[in-house]
Amino acid sequence: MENADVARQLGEMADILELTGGNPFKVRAYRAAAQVIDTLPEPVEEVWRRGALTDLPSIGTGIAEEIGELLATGHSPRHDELARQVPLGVLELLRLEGVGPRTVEAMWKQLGVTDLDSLEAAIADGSLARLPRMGPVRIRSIREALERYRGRGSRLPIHRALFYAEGMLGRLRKARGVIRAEAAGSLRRRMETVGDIDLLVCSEEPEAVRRAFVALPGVAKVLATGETKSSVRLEAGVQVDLRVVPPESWGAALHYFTGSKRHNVSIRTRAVRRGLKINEYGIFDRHDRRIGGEREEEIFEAVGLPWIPPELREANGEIEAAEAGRLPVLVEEADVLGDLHVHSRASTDARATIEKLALEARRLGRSYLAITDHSRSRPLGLDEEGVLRVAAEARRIERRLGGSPRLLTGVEVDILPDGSLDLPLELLAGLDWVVASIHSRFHEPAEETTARLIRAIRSGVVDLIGHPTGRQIGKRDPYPFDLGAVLEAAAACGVAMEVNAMPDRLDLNDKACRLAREAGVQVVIDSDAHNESHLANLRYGVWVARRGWLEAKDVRNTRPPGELRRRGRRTYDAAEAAR
DNA sequence: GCCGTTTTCGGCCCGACTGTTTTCAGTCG
Repeated sequence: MENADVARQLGEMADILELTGGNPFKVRAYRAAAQVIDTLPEPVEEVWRRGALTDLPSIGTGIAEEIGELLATGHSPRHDELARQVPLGVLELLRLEGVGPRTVEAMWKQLGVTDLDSLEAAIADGSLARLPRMGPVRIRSIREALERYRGRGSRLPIHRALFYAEGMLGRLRKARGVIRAEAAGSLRRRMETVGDIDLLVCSEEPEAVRRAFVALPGVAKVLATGETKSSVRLEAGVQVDLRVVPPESWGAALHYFTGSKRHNVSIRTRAVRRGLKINEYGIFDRHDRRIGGEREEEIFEAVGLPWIPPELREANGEIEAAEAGRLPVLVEEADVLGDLHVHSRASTDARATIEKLALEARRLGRSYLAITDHSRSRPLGLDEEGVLRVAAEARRIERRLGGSPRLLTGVEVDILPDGSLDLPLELLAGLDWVVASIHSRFHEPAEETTARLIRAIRSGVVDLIGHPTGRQIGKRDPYPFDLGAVLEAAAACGVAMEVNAMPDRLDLNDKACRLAREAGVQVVIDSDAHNESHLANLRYGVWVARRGWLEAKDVRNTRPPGELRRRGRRTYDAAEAAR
């Protein structure tokens, strides 16, 4: 049972308790536990095996027992008992925007609405209007929420969210009365996908800002608009929330709206213990006198902590690390010197010439580039001769450009189903840089894929495992395999793991980065560029690495070209070569 | 149900906005 399954069951228990009028603090406890499990950077099963569940925040003896039952037997009696009290479809009604537990409870108990279909019927036949406080505006908004839910796409990938956010911020910064404007929320924490976009504006003229905001191009509908808070939906379907605060509250508001919720609760609880109150308007002493809040740093200072980078604010140990003076110095884009996974038009799915790629890399300030086209098992991929031809061309272009950037010869070689590589080891051993990736047979049993990856790692000619989990966000789940075992092999062989910065891959993800670091495995943040514009995507990979607590020393391509290789220099397993 | 430098009981973050009300419940973040 995966972390996500355990988290979902705990979340369902919270929903059911809430619908049946359970203790609201108990509801919150289950919800907090679900969140902890969902964002846990290792399999919950491992924590359970070593008997450490109650060491996790928000997991006490009761919920630890639930989780134990779930992992041991696949279901928990407590969950099943709760589930009998509420029809399954009722829980789904809670997913509708603007529909909460009290509304669902009333629809269910008073009207017999048990799922999306019967809600639709209750709207159509007018019976929904019989509920208290249910006027025509609410009914319309519920109907629209229902339609959106049915036709909804997944969460917005970060690069698209950023595109909208930067466009709006650019205009807001020029609007009357705007002193500062920044993105907050999950976007500022650089999550891989965001549910909505949170913008924060500093101004003494909230009314002018509000008017500018709702008039921004692309706004399809104004959902709410008040003195300090407004929400709109863009034509693209994404919701954007705006908060306007005065300068003296800027730092407090930026912290508050950056979240995460659990991080904020921890900070506030620390503040309460010190006799302080922290809200989005500032820091207040026990006489309600403002003692700070203009700068975000003051929030942390008030609770005795150094400033914590937004990417770490997930209540996953950052507060404890800050307290102990052990916050990581997170890797930055400027630390990354080169890109080690790039395709030229020698790959059938890529377009750019090596020269174009090199010039763009130089413009972006990269000092080296590995040309790693696909090998022969991909359609029209390179055979031995092709690899050598591309390598020779790379050397020629490097000379023509005066050695800036350095061009490393390489290949992205396929890991075949049995774990062997689809080019001769002698050839691979002679290249500057070898990426090995799985591009086929994603549905093998976990043991086989694990063995497949480990055999490639042990080949002695591989520098980097490309997109190690194979997932594509919103499209393809990771193939099943034992990441821990693969990391262990990679650590032993000095092979790096990729953080593929393609925004639909981001593979490894943040949690896996943290595991890699703990396993002593370096990552390489690279673009997997298929045209020159992709080279700029590196920043998305850097954000993933930062969310995974990685420092520059954990990222191999923060090193100059001469220090990239860790595998035995030009050595490889002779037995493998003979196969 | 969780948690603890006000601890094993008694708290648990809290303010903004909307729609439906004529004072506020519900939802959201």
